Amino acid sequence: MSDPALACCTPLSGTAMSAEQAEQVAPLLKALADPVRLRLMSLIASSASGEACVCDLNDAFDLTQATISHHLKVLHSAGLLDREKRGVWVYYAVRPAALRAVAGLFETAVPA
Amino acid sequence: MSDPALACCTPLSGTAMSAEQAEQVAPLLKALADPVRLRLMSLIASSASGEACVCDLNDAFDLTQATISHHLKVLHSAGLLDREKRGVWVYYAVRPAALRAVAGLFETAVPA
DNA sequence: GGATGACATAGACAGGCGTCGATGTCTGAA
DNA sequence: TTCAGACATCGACGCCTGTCTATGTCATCC
Repeated sequence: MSDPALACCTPLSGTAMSAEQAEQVAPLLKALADPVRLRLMSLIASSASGEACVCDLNDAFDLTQATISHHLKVLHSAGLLDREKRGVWVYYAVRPAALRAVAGLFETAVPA
Repeated sequence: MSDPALACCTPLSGTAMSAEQAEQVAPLLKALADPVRLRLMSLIASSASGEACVCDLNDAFDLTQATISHHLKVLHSAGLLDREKRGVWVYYAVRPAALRAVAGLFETAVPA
């Protein structure tokens, strides 16, 4: 798979989604469907600079550094996070396109 | 838990979500994070009457009736589907409030 | 009452997932 | 060169999940 985050924008309502579309979007939801990963995404997305250092993320949880690293890898592999190494530190940033793909599932399904 | 679908509306960006909020929303995403369940939701949401009979849903998949029943139970337990028995048939309908809770995660995160 | 059909439940199996401790890799400083 | 720190990877463990077959429950029709 090249870029999972390219799955896009077939809302739940309207016309039924195809099996292929479901197979594309499900991994994104699966990556988000964990409390720790949700908080990781939230922490990164809500940081002032739009990115966060792994060292800071580790401190926010009562989990091993290996576990946090694993969750970040899952989010990165799903295409939800960008990874950039700067010196000794590694910074993760959310990929808006990926979030938009997931949001597309619900937008017309839930008219305000 | 009484009603999982009551978890609501803390977007990913903005301020970081609490551990409790993450624990509330994650089960909703986990219920949706499966290709079969995504298609089930889509089929039900996109049907003209807003609901669907299990007999029709079974035909849309190459899976056992027991497996479809299992997936419907997962979605129902998560609060994403309403269940109503009418005579011999059982109809499922999407709960807009539950979908709205999930959509709230992404709305401000993705300004149009 | 008995048969049939729609749906749920139970039990079993393989595979995936979250977590950990231990170890590896790379960078910057002494 | 050596050391220390930041992060990733490995291997292992228990648990959860998706699927199946078999069986149960309930409503309808004869």
